[in-house]
Amino acid sequence: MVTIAEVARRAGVSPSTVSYVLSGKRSISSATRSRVERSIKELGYHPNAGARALASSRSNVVALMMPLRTDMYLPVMMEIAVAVATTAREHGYDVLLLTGEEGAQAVRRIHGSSRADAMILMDVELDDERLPLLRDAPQPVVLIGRPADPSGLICVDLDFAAAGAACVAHLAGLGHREIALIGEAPAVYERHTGFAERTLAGARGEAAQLGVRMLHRPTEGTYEAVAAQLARIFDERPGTTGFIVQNESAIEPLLSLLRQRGRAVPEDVSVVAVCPEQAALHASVRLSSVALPAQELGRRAVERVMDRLSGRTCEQLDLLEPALTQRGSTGPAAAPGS
Amino acid sequence: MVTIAEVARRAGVSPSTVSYVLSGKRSISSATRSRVERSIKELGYHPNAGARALASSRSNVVALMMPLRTDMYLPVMMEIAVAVATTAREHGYDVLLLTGEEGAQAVRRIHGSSRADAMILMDVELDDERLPLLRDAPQPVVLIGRPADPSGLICVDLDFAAAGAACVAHLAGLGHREIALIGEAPAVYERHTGFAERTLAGARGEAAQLGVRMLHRPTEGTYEAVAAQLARIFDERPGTTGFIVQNESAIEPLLSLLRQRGRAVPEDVSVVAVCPEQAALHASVRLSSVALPAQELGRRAVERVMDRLSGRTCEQLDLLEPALTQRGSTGPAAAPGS
DNA sequence: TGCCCGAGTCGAAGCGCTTCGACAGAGTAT
DNA sequence: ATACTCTGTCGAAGCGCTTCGACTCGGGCA
Repeated sequence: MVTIAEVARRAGVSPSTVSYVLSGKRSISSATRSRVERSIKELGYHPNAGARALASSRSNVVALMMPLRTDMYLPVMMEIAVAVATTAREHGYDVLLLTGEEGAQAVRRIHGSSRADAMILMDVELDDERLPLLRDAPQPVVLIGRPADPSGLICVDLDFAAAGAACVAHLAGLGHREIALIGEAPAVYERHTGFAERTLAGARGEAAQLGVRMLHRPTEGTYEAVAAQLARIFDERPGTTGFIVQNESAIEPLLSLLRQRGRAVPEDVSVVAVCPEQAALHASVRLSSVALPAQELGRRAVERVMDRLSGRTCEQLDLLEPALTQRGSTGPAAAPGS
Repeated sequence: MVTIAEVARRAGVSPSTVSYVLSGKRSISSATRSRVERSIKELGYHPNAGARALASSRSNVVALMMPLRTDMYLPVMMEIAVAVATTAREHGYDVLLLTGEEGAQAVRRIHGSSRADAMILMDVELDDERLPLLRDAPQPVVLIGRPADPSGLICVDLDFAAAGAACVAHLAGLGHREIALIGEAPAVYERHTGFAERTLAGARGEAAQLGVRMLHRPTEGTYEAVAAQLARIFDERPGTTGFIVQNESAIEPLLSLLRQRGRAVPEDVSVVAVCPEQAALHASVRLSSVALPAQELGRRAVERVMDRLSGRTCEQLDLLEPALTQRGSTGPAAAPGS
């Protein structure tokens, strides 16, 4: 492995000068700079990460902690992870991938060993066991998602309440008076995952305000489960004409089942989803949807990290405005009684 | 941050003794060992990763490089990544997540900077630009997937050719004489992704051998694209009764379209997929399928890495036997002429 | 009895880098 | 001309750990 000393020797300068060329922390004459840079290029020099971390006590690594459960939204998680990795690289950082499995232990390990300079956590639960640890962490911590009490933490999230409300408002605006929200699996609500509960709350609030009747049905992502829920919904509320879906794997089953029942989308019933753009575009009907901006979330999380690492302050809570795009799956409610 | 010196002082030993307790590289009396261990626990000591890496020239990190394109199989990639991270942890390693974006540059950077001790690459293309670099890498490299020339590289992969053959054999065994393979998007074949081509080759070979006529149709994962391809297939070969699908997002559209055309699965047509178990179980019909063992691939890749890191030799090519599970989507071909 | 050996421990020398203080020399203000 | 200030560079001191050689102390063997 080529070291800074070799680069220095070849350029006829001292190692510290090479270091200053690399870091830009002291001014260097352009003649020296270019000699050093040539030398670096010619030798194919890359600073040793360990030595650098030891000397500067900064590792240039951001740790990314995956959710404890990976039973949902895998593609979304993946997109976020890739966006985090890409954005981090733009800032000269690498990403350490941690699974939630080790829990709080992993947080301690990373902090204790200075393996990373900061930490991003995805999909933290409303009262996650790691929260106290994160609050007085020695390093910047950014959450993607929002716990019950976000005080002392930096959070980046889609405004799911607004997303839920937007869906209801959209349907209500089209004249739908009875709607159903097909949600994530029951387990997701049971473990108090923030985004699911917030969407529901936002939708309920808007429904109450607009005088729309709304049914909430948590649903597993299997075809059978969706079929069962759909049957129950039409049983209980035969007049249901609007659907909100927040469960990527329920989308296609739902569309398929509606077709089978002879309910045309959007003529007879309207469907609006909260899902990644990609999913909305790939469905058998182009879905009106509120986009789940996975990449944007990942990007912003890294940017908040960089803010903190460079001493800048930033918003505690960075809530993305949801954007509802109307496509082919929503339309005016059939005139009542017709 | 607490250092090894503090641990040593508190335990009344020298730093080197603590180090030996930690590494087990020299024998330590059990009395000393337990004093040191208590001291470690009480102080909450974690060895500084940078210092350790510098002194030992081993970082205890495995780099995981994502595919260049993330236009497909996101959930599979994710599963692999999580399995890699989990398995690596079991061996005391962390995982550095790299995107393919930087290409060969990233490979050089990681090797040059000793940021990782080994590297795992996912979904390498048949003649990937990074291959030469990887061949004479200073560190163990393991590929998940298989390039055209795997010499000098360690590869872990599902035996996709066998998987393709198994699908054909399964359908042929049920009496189907005309089958269609609905494949990944054309772009995937164009960039010569190994698994797609191998599946096709395996299927073709088996079809030829068993005297089955087979059509290959690369297909985008949208509903429209699948609809168009299906129309073409039935146009060209109205007698087609068997389908092999190797494109996760085409599955549900296909099933839905067959339903619309009044072709019952599995009474009229049979469908067998190459996809993750999860996808096969969640589809609207329980799919007969060859499982894509994402977790197993990730786990094995890490194990090959550990083999190499500890000086063991291992198979150059670790091909997983495909397993076809018959579920509700395949059945005997209708008697000809009936 | 003397010698050797292994077990258990310590001290010190780095690993490759950053960074601080020092310093030479050129420019600027007096 | 003097006294500064800046700019550009160097040397040396660590950062916290691992590891090598050396040392001590008992026990076993001749």
